[in-house]
Amino acid sequence: MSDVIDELHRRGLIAQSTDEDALRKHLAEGPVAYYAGFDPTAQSLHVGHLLQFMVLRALQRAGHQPVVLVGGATGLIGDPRPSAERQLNDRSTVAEWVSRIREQVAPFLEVPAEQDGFKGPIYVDNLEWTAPISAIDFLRDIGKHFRVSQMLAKEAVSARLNSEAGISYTEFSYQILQANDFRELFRRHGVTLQTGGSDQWGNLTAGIDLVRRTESARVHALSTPLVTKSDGTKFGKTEGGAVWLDPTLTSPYAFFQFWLNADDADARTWLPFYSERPAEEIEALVAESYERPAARVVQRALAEELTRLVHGEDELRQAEAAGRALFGREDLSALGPQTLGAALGEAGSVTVEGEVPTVAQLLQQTGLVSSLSEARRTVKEGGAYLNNERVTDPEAVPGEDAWLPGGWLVLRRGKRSVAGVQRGAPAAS
RNA sequence: GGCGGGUUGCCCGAGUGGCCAAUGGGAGCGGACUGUAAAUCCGUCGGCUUAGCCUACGAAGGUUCGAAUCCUUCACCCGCCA
Repeated sequence: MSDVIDELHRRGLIAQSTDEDALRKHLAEGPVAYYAGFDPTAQSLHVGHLLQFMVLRALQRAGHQPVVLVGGATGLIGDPRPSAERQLNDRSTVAEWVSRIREQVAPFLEVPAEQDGFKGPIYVDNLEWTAPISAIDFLRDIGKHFRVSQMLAKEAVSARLNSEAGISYTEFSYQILQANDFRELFRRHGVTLQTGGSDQWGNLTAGIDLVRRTESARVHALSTPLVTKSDGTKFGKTEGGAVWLDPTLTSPYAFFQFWLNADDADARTWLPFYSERPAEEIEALVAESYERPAARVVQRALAEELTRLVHGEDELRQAEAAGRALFGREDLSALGPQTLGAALGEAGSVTVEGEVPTVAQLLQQTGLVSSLSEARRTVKEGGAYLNNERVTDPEAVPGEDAWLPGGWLVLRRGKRSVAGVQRGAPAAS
C-alpha cells in the first residue's frame, strides 16, 4: 500500500491537514473510514465538486472505507457564504435534491468487479440523525460543547460578522450541525477522517473538537485547495453558467468542451488534480504541452478522463466524435447522417417544421443568440456561419441545397458555439 | 431627531432641460492573428416588424413643445451633528 498522503501531496490536493504524521500513521495502520459531505444546494453537483471525489477515490484506492454524506439536514440550514445570507429552500425541494445528488454520486466510487480490494461507499443523509433532535437535546447535549468565542473566530462567521450582511443565528449554527455529523459518523461507522474544500476547514475542525471532547478520540481532517484560474475569474463557470455534472443540465459534449477549452496555464495546473495517471505520464504530458502547445494534450487528457469518469465511456466517445466532426476540417456534407446527427445532438439542436425560418430566427431558436437583434448584429459582425460558410444576410432563408444528409443544417456562432437544425417532424420523444 | 449627499444600462462610473439608448472603463460577444489557448489590435455591446419605432436613468405624480436632467411625495443607502 503506497502512501496515499504522498500521492495527494504530489497531486497538490492537500491544502491543510491536521497533524500529518499522526494521520499518515493512522492511515498506515489499516483501513480507515473517512467521509465527505455534499449539501443539496441545487439539483445537481457541478465541476467544483469534482475535486472532492478525486480525494475520496484516492483514499478508496488505498484501501480505505468511503462514507458519502448528503446533507439533507445541513442543506436546510445553509453553510454561511462569505457574501450573504442564503435563501432557504423548501423542505420538499431539498429532499428532491438529496435523492438526485445521491444518485449522481454513485458512479464516482463504484467498485469495479475486478477490484475486490476496494470498499464500496456507505451512503448517509444527516437528516436521519439531525431531524429527531429536539431543541432541548440540541442545546444540552451538543451546544454545551461549543464555545461561542471559538465559533465567532471561524473565518466563515467572522467574515460575515464584519460585513454589511451580518449573519443569522441559523447560519451561525451550521458548524454545530456539521460537527455533530462527524461525531455521529464516528459513532456509527468509526469514521476518523473528514475531507472537504479549504473553505470547509472551520467546519472540519469543529467536528474534530467535538469528537475529542465527547468521545475522547482523535480524528483527522484534510482540506483541498481552491481551484483557481490564471485570469482570476471563478473556476467552473462558462457563458451559460455553472458546468453541471447532470447531463441534462450540461451535455457531455459541453462538459468535454469545457475542459478542452481550458487555457494552457490552467490545464497544466489542473492536470495533477484530476488525472489518475501515474506521475511520470502527467509530467510527460505537461512537458509535451510546452513542446507542442497546439496539440493540447493536457486539455485533452483532462477532457477525456473526466468525461469518462462523469458520463462514462460511451458518452465520451460521442462527445469526442462530435467535436471532431464539428471542428474538423472535413467537408460537412462528407459526414454521414449518423455522425452528423449524433454530433449535433450532443451540441444541441432544434427541429423546424413547415416554412423554413430565416437565418436570424434560426440563430435565436437554437439559443446561439438571445434575441433577434443580437442575431442580426452577429451576422453583421461576420460571426454567423451556416454549414461552415459565413452568412451575410440575416434575413436569408436556407435554400434546398443547404440541407445536409439527414435533413440537417449546421449553425455556428463564432468559433465554438455550434447548434443543429433538423427539418421535419421531431424524432419520437 | 436635525442637516447634507446619493440611487444611471451586466458591473464601475460620467452626464444637471433638447445634439442622450445616454462619455469612459471593465465584463461579455464577434473579427483579425493563432492552436476550438493566452496576449494584442479592431469592431460590437436594451428590444423590435431596424433609414423607423418601443421601452429605459430607484418608484409614483407634476412642470414643459421637450426631462436622466426642474418640482412634489415615497422607498432604500451614505456622511456630519444630536
